[in-house]
Amino acid sequence: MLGEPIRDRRSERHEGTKAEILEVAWRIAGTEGLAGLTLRDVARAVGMRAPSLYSYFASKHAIYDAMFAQGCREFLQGHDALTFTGDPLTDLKIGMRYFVSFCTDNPVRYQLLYQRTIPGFEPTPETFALSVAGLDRMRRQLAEIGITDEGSLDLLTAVGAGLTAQQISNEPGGTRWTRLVDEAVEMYFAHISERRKASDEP
Amino acid sequence: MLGEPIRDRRSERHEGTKAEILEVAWRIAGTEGLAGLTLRDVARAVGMRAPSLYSYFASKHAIYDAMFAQGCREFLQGHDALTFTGDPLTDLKIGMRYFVSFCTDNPVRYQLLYQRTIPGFEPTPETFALSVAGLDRMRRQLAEIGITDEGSLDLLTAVGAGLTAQQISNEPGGTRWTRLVDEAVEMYFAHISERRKASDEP
DNA sequence: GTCTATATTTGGATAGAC
DNA sequence: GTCTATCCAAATATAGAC
Repeated sequence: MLGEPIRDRRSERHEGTKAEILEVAWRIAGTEGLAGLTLRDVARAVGMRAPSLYSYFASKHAIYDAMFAQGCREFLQGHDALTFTGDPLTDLKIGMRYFVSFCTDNPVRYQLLYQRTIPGFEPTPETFALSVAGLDRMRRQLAEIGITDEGSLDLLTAVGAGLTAQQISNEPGGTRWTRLVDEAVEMYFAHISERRKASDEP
Repeated sequence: MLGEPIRDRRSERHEGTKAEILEVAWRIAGTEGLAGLTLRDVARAVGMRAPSLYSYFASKHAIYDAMFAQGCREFLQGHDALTFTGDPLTDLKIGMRYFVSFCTDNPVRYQLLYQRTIPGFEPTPETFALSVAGLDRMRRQLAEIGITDEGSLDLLTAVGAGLTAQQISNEPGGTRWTRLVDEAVEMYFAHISERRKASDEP
């Protein structure tokens, strides 16, 4: 029956070109800004004219969507690669370091995934599901540590978002805020530990 | 000598129209987004055609610049109106509540002043000086409380920025994060107090 | 000061030849 | 699949009449 799926060289090359287009799109968005991305620029950088891109993506938004999905997958893969210790404080640091690094390593990706700043762009439902999966992963990990109430989760995400936002907007590429991650997590951990003790005792 | 400066009705009306244009610009930016502001829309809303705006502002960037300056002045005026108590923790809460409210009350103003998101827009030097004055005001107030080292300042601004960013991007108009301000300040205050004690004792 | 008319640029998208 | 040619729309800005 020759069950081996026969490699389709044509569609393989097609996928390769799509990947190349996305690569270029990331690079241009990094220099010109996410909103400054134009099909002309992308096409020129891959050695095409703008209309040819439509053989690979149905629209400019489709390119944004593919970038969004790629960013989500990168987050999930990186998170899978983490190894946790079982110690709550340590694991909290590991998780927070990962999130802040993930964001500051690629500000454009951060902007695309976590700020909704492209006018008129909404990820497709399938892509959005990937995004939800990422948030869910984080939430589940925090639940293992014992953080489940909304207020505590929100305070933690605020701390992470704040370090990230300050680093990106005030000193992109630097470490002035990222180096505070461990200290910030200790501060947070002491706070919720204290609160638990207080509500247990009386 | 008739030293009284004679009122110039013409330039008074001119200033009035400029103010009206700015008012409309804020409103449109609020609905269409800061980058979605167009001269056509602004002109129509004040009952003019687009070219007529050039009698009041030299360019679109000049309008952004005037909005930026106005936002800075609002921050300074609001800060002047605060009354502090002399108690460090209380005053820290007052300052933080003010900053977070100032930002979340008007997300567009926040975006214009604290995120650099308009492609190609830079405030003029005079306007930028107003912005620096605002940051300086905050820094001086924190110095009175005894917070002067860079790391502590940065951690505090990260907490404020994080609560603000989360509130604006995840629940604009709500209070899910702003209501955590006092708790966050307590957490921060306990942290730096603890650290001071630790570095004093040994 | 305000208008109409227009220049200019830019960028997404489509038609149709090859 | 890629190209040229073109369309269409939006938006800033200027010229010059009134």
